[in-house]
Amino acid sequence: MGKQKTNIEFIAKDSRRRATFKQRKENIFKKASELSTLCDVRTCVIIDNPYEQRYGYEVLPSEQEAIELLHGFNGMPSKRRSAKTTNPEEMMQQQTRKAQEQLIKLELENRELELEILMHEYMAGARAMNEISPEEAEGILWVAEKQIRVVQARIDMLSSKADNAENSTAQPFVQEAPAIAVHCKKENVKKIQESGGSC
Amino acid sequence: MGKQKTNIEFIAKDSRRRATFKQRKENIFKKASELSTLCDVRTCVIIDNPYEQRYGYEVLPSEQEAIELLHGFNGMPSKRRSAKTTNPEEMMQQQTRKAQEQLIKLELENRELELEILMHEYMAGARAMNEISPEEAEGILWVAEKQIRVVQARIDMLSSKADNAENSTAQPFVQEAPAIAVHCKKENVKKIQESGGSC
DNA sequence: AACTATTTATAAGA
DNA sequence: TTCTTATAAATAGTT
Repeated sequence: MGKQKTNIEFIAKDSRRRATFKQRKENIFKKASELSTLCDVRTCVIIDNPYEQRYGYEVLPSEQEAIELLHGFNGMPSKRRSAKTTNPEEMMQQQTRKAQEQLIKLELENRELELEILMHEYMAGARAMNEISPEEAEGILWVAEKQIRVVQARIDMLSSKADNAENSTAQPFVQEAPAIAVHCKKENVKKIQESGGSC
Repeated sequence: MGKQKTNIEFIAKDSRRRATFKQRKENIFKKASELSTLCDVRTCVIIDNPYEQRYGYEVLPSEQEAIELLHGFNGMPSKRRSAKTTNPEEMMQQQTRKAQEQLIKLELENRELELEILMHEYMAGARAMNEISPEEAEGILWVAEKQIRVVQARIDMLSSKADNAENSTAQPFVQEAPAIAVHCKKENVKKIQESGGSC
């Protein structure tokens, strides 16, 4: 796109690479925002910025939804577990009431989600060490401990399963997943995507 | 862009919304991939797909780098902590040796990172319950316990800090952070970004 | 899903 | 670096 067609390969010249980076990064965020609005879907774009050491933190109105997306990506399956296995009929009912339940869950989990996000932000170094209060840290610990209990329960489940033969007919409840694409270096790409998808 | 300029607002007609979604999603992934190649930066795009229940899992060559980006976003700061605080001179040296160190760290942390990613995938419901082996689960638990110790250390650090007055001159080491944009619903946008940035 | 008329994005250049 | 402009790409409406 531009005065000349260019191959997609590393831009050697620094000034031009910076210019391209800034412009394209901007546009990718814009496109993601547009898609979110046009189709009412949640989107998340993460782009490394090798040209900035420090960064700011901006939250536009209503971060609740943003937290929910991060939760879907990072979080623990506390409510998912409560669904457990069901017969096909119950499965359908669940499907039907899914939207309603989602709303209620969101309100109930509000506090928990906030702490979870905080924990992940902390772990990602997104907050300077001195920006977390002792109170927040305790909340983080609480969530982390909860995560361990979930994993421990998983191990117990697997252990007992090893003893019994496969006699389960109902399928475990698996939450619908977003498409994820991670791009690293020139040729290295990892994708987690819809089954038949081409992206 | 097209035969007629359109406002960025929810597309009511289902068939048209689906078509737009598919096309734009595709292009956002493409753009992110291009940016990654052009500027050698890591990018990650997550887009909810309300039109698919199931999803596949595709890994293109060399997922090590992909794991690293997910680690930077989700993971715990084990190596970051070891850097601790330094004087300005050491800071510069660190900066210079950063790339080298990064390589070594990647190899050493390989196993740990894989387990971490597995844990997050599990928590996100990205794997069916029966796809995790007891061995994997134990590895997950090991990582989770490690996370707790990190957080506990943080709490201890904050507690002792509360006793002593502010007498720290060296700044804590903060890893350079990627720009993150999360878009939800029509008007709701959350952004975590570089300080002076406009995106 | 494939086809255009247009709008956007953007590669060079100033 | 930021602004401008010629051109490549994306895409809205259509088939």
